[in-house]
Amino acid sequence: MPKTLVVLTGPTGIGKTSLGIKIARHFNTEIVSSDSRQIFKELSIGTAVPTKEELNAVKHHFIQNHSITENYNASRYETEALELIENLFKKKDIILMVGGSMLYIDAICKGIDVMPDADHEIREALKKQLETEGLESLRLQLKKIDPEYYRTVDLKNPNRIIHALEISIQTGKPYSSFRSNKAKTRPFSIIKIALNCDRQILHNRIDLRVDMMVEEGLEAEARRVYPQKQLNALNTVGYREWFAHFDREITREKAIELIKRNSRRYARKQITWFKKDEAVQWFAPDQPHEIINYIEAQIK
RNA sequence: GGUGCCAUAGCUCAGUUGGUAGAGCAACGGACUGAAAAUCCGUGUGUCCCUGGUUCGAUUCCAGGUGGCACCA
Repeated sequence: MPKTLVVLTGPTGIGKTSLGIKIARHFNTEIVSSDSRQIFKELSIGTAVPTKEELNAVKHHFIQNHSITENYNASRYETEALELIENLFKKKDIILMVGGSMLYIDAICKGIDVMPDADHEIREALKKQLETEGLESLRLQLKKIDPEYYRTVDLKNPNRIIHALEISIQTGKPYSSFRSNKAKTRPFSIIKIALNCDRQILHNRIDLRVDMMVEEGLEAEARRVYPQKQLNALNTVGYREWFAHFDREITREKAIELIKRNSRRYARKQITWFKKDEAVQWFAPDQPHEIINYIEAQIK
């Protein structure tokens, strides 16, 4: 029997979690989360981790199994999730991946080029350089060290330039030499399914969900991690807005409004990303039977 | 019922001494290989309330209507 990874994705708030459970139960399998924020054990309300009931209904992996203090990234996810998936395939023919983190999904489906983790000190030094000397100085440095990448990189995006520089400086080899531009092949086949619905309905769902999170105590959850607000894991919709409120930059009402707006924008960004992927088959969130039929037809 | 003010983008509003319009916010489109819920780029989306009148030309001026607000009854 061929092994198949079914990827269920879509914008935030569309209903991936509950639909994923239906599908996983139908195929009597387990769920591997591909959500870059639900992996953190310190976060639960703001990341909308599955409820206890949902976790009991189907075995989930990669839910709250890391700490915000780790420097987690897509490459580590590739390594860890892939190993897990290989193991699960020993007892299952179908595995369901559920989540909306675009790059994490790509890391599993296509892979990320092998290169070292960024050195913390080098990154901090480059950040400081950006602050004091400006983006132009980083650009010039990149132009010298890695003219090839300089030609293709978004020269207005500091994160991209810093990353290329930190890898180049650290390894002594240009960043572009690590970029193969080739997708890795996987020893299993992949079916990609994405959910979407009318934009207005999605926005309403997002607004409603944010209100529910606030009712469930999102502010207190954010307060608990506030002392660690500089961590990358907390540069996240649903938390950064509270930090701004705690710092007296915005009102509580404004924070809630911004969480809604930023969630909407995140959803749009996700849709843009998945639209580009021709392997993705789109469904509405109320089509579990159609989705199951589609998966079964694909497997045959 | 009377008088006055207002009516322009999804919202709040600016503006055109008459040549079909622009800000903020919201929204929308896009990029993406180790920070990705990150980071970055781009885009006004409009029966200027309706109907007549004046005019070469009206969103702008005039009249009436409709709706909203305020005050007086």
